[in-house]
Amino acid sequence: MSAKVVDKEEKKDQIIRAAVQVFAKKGFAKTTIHDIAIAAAIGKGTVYEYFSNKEEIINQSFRYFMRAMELDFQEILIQKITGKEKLSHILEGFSQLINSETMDLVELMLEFWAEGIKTKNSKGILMEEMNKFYHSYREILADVIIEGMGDGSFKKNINPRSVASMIIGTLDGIFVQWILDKNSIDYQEMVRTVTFTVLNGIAVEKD
Amino acid sequence: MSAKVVDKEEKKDQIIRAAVQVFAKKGFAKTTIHDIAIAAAIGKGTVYEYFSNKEEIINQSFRYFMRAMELDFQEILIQKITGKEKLSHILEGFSQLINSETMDLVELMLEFWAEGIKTKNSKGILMEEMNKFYHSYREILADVIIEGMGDGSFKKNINPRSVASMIIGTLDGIFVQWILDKNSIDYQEMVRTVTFTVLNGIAVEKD
Amino acid sequence: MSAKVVDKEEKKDQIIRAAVQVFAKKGFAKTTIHDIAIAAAIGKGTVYEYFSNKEEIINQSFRYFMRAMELDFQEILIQKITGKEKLSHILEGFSQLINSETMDLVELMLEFWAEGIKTKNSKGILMEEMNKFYHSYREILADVIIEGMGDGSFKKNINPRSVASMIIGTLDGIFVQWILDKNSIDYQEMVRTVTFTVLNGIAVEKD
Amino acid sequence: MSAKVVDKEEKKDQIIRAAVQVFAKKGFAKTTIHDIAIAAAIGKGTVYEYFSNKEEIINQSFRYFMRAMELDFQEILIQKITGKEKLSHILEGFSQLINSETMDLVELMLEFWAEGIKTKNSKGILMEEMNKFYHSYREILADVIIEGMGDGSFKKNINPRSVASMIIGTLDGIFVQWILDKNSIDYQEMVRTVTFTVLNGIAVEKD
DNA sequence: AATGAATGAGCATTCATTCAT
DNA sequence: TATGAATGAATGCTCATTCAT
Repeated sequence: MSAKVVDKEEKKDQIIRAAVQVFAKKGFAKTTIHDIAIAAAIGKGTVYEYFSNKEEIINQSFRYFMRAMELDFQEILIQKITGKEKLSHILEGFSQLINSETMDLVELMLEFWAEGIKTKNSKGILMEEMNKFYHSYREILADVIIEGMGDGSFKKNINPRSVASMIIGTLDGIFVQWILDKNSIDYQEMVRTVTFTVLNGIAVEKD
Repeated sequence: MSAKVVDKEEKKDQIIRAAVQVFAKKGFAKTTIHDIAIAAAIGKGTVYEYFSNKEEIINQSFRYFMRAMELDFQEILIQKITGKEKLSHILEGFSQLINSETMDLVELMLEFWAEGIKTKNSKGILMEEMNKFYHSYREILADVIIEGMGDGSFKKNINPRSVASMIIGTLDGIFVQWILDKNSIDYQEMVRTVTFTVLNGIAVEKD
Repeated sequence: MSAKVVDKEEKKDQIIRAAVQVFAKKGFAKTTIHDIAIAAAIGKGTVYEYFSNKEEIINQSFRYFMRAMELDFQEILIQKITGKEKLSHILEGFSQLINSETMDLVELMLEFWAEGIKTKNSKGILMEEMNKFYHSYREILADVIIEGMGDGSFKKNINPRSVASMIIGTLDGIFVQWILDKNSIDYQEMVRTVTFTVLNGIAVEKD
Repeated sequence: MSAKVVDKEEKKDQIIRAAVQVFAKKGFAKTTIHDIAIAAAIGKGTVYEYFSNKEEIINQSFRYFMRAMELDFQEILIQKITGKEKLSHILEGFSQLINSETMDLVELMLEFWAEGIKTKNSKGILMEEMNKFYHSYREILADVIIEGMGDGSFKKNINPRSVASMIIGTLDGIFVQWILDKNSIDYQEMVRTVTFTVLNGIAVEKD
């Protein structure tokens, strides 16, 4: 019996993975259940054995997206280095998002944003999840910044939460610009600029 | 000899304004021509007297959006102040976007992004327009930064284009966060943080 | 006042001429009132000043078509030659339909046929007109055949009406084949074959 | 494991049969998919499970039409009789088209003609099919005529292809006249007249 | 459990017709 | 009288969802 449960979960995942691929390429609105079924190599009707409707697939896709996007900073966080160095390492981590096999996934982000906004007035499970996602990143960054403020590597007169938000926003923003116009934007160079500017901007001037 | 006289351009604008409202609320995909017609208080068929299809409405909406978003920095740019001060003033300008009557419009931005990305491989008039839009902002900011580098207010070892891109990305990014979660984000405070951090980040350290 | 009436008629004709051109090219169903208005170089609304609806334009177009198609056999008919010779001359006349400026018009014929059939169960003004048209040709041909039977050039054991019908049908039929596949069919050669065969078929064998 | 089982081909045929009925009554342009669905006693969407669009239904209808119209002359062709007798038998065969249950179908012919003409400049699968259809009949008749020329029953100075075309055109033409005005035209009598005239027209005069 | 055939609500778009100017 | 702006009914087509097998 429990074996069956595992099967079900595994198959759900399989469908989600397929869905995510299609969503990334065509967007939510233009993705049909049929597309997903094809991608998952199952029957159209079978999709409905695992998800009650399209919206649920979208919602669950975000969970999957989150898991895949989840950068593991644990290693960095536990190191015995200054907050500034930690932040620097974390930012470097982001620059790797682009070339990984998650490339498809990241194009989904905008979809989630747009979808999230449009459903923000409804029950909005999606919104809640998204906010949780951003929130956790903000917290990690804020903690690192606070740590840096504590160890003297960052200015004391900054609001760590705001700076954390800013950093995340910046990364999102340049990411979008890069997607929109890959020719004009060199993502790696941009991340470097961000790292340089932000660290400089909040670091205590060493003289 | 002549039929009903209307200011075609004015009416087009009226429809666009209506469309923009609906697009902002429901997204492109879920907005029907009927919705737009209702919002514009005209018949469904009338919409097609002014636009040949939905896509054209979307494209023209972006033009409208651009015009509305177009911040007039002329005044700032011609002032006899340092590049750093100019940049500071420009950033302040952005913080006003939120409270204006263009509020609806800005929620459109994500839609444009998402739409732009999905059509990025086609001929995509929209993409072209969007890139033009971003490009012009980047240029303005880059010029100001170059000016600042010249007048000694900014570091010499920065890439003005990259910094300009970063600033725009940052503003976009925090804007999205704010839209997604107005409770957690204080936009004005965020802009202040950005201004502070970025200016500090690229400014020559005064001692 | 009567001048005005003439004007009205003239303008009606102008519209019909325009309509006929468009009908020939696009068929009734795919021709819009707008098309006709453009072709007639007038406003769309103006069309309705002269015709109460599209159907009426179609009906009146047939009248125009008839007039244009009306081959004047008077000259042939009054000649002092045998019925066989008359029929021969008449058939020659048909072979000229193709190269004349009425070419456009003849492509209309099928449209009228199809339209006639579809409306044959309704009041069908069109059908009535079409039958009148065919009837008159049949009568002319039948008269000539009867004349030929009288003057000894045609067999006595033929039904002149049936032969007349057959001739008209034959000309229609090869005409359609020619339109459908101009490469495979040589219209002039076909008319010659028809003339040869039919005349031979009903002529008294001279030995 | 498997879903509802249907004979896709059979159902396609069922839809085509329904479509043909409606097309015959209303013409292509005025027939809606809804009409066809009703006639086939299925849902509108189901039609699209079997045909990708209206045009395809029209095209496939022609195939169906052809199959139904296909007169089997094999039996006649292999008989050991003169070409003249064969041709005579073939022509008799045509006179039976009218009273069969294919009556509906034949009213379609004009539709196909008109449609074929209007699409004659496009790639037009329909045109191709139609030409193939006519071509095959022309070939059969031409062969019989050639045979007749060989066995001395037909004149040597005729062009068998032209005569074949003429015969087909004649049958088509009288057929249209009959459809247009069933009261004035006696189809059987017409076919008899055609048979008589044509055979006489091309036969070697026996003395 | 898995499937895909069936379905109709829904949408973009067209166009004949009306009517204010 | 002439016009074309306005309109909504009508239509081809899509697709999420249901359900018989």
